[in-house]
Amino acid sequence: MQISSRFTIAIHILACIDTFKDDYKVTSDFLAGSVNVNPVVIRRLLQQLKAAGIINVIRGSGGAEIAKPLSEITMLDIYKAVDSIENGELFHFHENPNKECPVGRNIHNVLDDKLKQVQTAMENEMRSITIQEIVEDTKSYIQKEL
Amino acid sequence: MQISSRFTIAIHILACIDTFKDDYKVTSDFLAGSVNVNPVVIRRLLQQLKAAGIINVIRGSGGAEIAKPLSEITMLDIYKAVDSIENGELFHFHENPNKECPVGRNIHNVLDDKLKQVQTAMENEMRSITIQEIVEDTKSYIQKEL
DNA sequence: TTCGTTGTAATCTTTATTGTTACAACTACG
DNA sequence: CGTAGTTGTAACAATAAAGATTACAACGAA
Repeated sequence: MQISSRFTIAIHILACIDTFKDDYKVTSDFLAGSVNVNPVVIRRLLQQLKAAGIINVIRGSGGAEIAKPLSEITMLDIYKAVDSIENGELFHFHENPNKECPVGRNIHNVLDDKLKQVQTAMENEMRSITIQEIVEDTKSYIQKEL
Repeated sequence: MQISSRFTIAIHILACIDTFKDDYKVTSDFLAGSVNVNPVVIRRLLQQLKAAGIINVIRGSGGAEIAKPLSEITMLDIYKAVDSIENGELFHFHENPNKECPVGRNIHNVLDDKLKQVQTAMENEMRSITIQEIVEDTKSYIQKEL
């Protein structure tokens, strides 16, 4: 299976918040319009991003804003914030290898480290990409349209 | 979501085939016993591994064998053989960003390369781990038990 | 020709994701 | 005040994917 679209939606949300911060009140409805999903889906994501300290959400009057410098928010932060995979494990290990079989009872010993190594390589790459880059790229693509 | 357990099961299968090749006829039932899943699940995986040229499956009399040197089979080969993710894309991109919105119509331009970059980092790490290592580790863990 | 096996279709169950409705709680503002 | 526009969140429906299971034809060796 693939990594949940919550991840790309969350990035989309942050790009919107920054892009439109001066011209619009960026509400869950506004964001839902750009992403093209139900506003409740957006609100749930906003809560997760807020819990991770990435954004502030203004209750009552509405709107969301980014809570810290864009250069200090990485793809990995977002990935973790929105719980893109189950309990932090990228690979779904088959549940009950047979303990009676020599291979079955050792397969975890053999694989766990190697799977972790792969997952870490992926996470390190995510850590190297910041929202700042993403927002800058977005602005430059929008510029090019004019 | 996580990467399908087909991936870890496929590795488990290969470890079994090699470990038991001299002492047992390694059938789908035998493998199903070690992995602890239905034999049909195993047969489907055997077909995928066969299609990728990784194993041969003996029809009629039964059994499976590895088709090429262990050092030439990487985790990435297995990962791709068993279709661990949908149509080769690790990330599920939200389907219909709004083309009326400047961010919505450019989000793919902005993200596609970066997502690919992360996926490639993961795949490169997988390419560096061979079944030979895995089989050797398995044998050494089994040795240690005695 | 019989036996154990593979190859594969069909179907069911389970689980996760995503979508939707509904409504209480909240804040700013007239 | 109280009203309008929001957020926060529960509850539940819809969809989709994974995995389990049953069934059986095709195959090969003895």
